[in-house]
Amino acid sequence: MKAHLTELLAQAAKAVTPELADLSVVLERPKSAEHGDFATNLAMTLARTLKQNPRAIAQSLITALPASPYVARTEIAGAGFINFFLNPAAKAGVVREILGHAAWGRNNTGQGRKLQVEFVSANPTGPLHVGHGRGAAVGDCLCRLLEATGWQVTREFYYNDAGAQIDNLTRSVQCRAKGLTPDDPAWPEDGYRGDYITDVAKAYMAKEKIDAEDKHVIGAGDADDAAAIRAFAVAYLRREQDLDLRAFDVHFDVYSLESALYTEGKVEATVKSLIASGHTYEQDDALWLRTTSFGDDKDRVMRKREGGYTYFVPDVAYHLDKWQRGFSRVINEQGADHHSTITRVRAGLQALGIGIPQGWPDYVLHQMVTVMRGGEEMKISKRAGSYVTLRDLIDMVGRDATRYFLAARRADSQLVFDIDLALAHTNDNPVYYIQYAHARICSVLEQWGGDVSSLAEADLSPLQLPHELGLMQRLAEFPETLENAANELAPHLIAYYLKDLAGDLHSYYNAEKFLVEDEAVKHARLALVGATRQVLQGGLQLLGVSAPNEM
RNA sequence: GCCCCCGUAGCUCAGUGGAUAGAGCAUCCCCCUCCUAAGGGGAGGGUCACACGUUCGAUUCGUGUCGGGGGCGCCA
Repeated sequence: MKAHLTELLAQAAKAVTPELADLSVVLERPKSAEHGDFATNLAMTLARTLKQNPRAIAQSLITALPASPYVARTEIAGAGFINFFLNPAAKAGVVREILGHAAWGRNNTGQGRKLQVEFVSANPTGPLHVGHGRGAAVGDCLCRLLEATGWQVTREFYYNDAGAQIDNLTRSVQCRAKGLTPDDPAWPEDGYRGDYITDVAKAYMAKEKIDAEDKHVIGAGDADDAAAIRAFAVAYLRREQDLDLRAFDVHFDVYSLESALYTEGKVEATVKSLIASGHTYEQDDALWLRTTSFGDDKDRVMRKREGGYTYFVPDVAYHLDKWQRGFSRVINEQGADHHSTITRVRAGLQALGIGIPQGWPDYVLHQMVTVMRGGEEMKISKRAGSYVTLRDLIDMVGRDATRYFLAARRADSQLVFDIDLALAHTNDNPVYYIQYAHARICSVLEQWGGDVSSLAEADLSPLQLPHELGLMQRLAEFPETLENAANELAPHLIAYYLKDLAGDLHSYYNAEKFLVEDEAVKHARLALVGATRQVLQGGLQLLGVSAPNEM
């Protein structure tokens, strides 16, 4: 419909201003229904070049506008807007389209191209915290959005299992295995203090068997064998994280290990390439990368004076590996505290000089999460000690509410997770509000008892009420909302859309009865709410939130 | 000091180069002999932090100031 109107306008514009070869016609959906179904500011944008009153131009455009079977009327409004009012039959077309296509609203922008999304990527040093939860929710929704727009998505998790944090973890578990507590003077200064460290140590000493995603480790039971403790602790915590993610319904296709980049020689190879590129130099017994040549504000150390590489070197090796695996598009979803690494990784990739685009890879950074309960900030959990875990959230408010609240906010603004709100079973709580709309429709269709697929053929002409026209309008907006959310990498747009759609449905439900005597009216209304149910389902699916048939 | 994000109703937050800036909560009023009231209808509530600039038009774009958060390591 939008394309149709755009074409009409383009023709009209050509008639009015033949000298202007290509002008872009922009149609938008007015915020308020009284301004029609579509509107354009074309006359205003032309006012300048034509040196005419916008309203006069608008009148010329309307006069030149070809007739359309879909347009009921047009009007000139405000400073020179042209508003289009569609006839009800044109609006109702969307209902038939929806019911006729299970995948309605999705598109094929990606054309099956490969794309990788890396997210969560927590260190295996403890349970996932709420920040990881936000990353998991946002990252997974991004994947769903990109899949819905035709991309072939690989979900990937990167484990930093090779750095100082792991040494620290090993020491902490070892101390627990030897019976030390964090109060003990011999406890490492920056050791991990959460209860889970005790669990790991106990399991290790009890010679338990750990089945992690791709690894099987048995506790050696020897408190002096640091290497064995290390392998066991990492496997144990990876399994913990896997279980948390599974409970969150987030799954990965590929797990990459930092340690593997070393053992497979990829770090060394990357360093060699960088040296060969001429962008490195030795100074103060360290090896530096001239990242300032690529937009950084100072050069960065690659190899430390004491030997060993700084963290961004394996990061560059890792991203080179992604590139070589054929991902021309990569999106990294991370906490905003990582933002300084972006410049470094991109600089390293540019220094390689192998044709990686400057802005590659893309980043989506999410800001901090604060958890509130009973009006107070929640900062600790018994299990992890100093932070609230993802598991805590799921246990307290359930998976659906956790996913919804963590994804329903713009990633780049800070998020307050209100436990009491997420637990509320009223319309304070958008999750239940949306799910309830879905369940209500299911209930109505259930009571009707007819064949839902037959509704695709229903005569929709009885749909004339403002509630019905408004609901159809909202449904028609779903494809562009989806497209927009995918382009902007902004899953929260889906959450807001669903809330609005659910609101339209609830209003309609309260105003009109669907299962009425008049068969024609009944079928038309059932077709409309059936289409609404389908869009609600599709939208909730994008968020990874369930769509229950009853509540 | 430098870099990134944010500042919109009492609260939590959407939104946008254009038409009267929206939603939910909270406050007040109203609606179940009726398909799930986990719902709906209505009222009040705003200098879109502030200033300047660009523009026919700025809450939106730019610059600066002030607030809040995060990052600035030969840690990851």
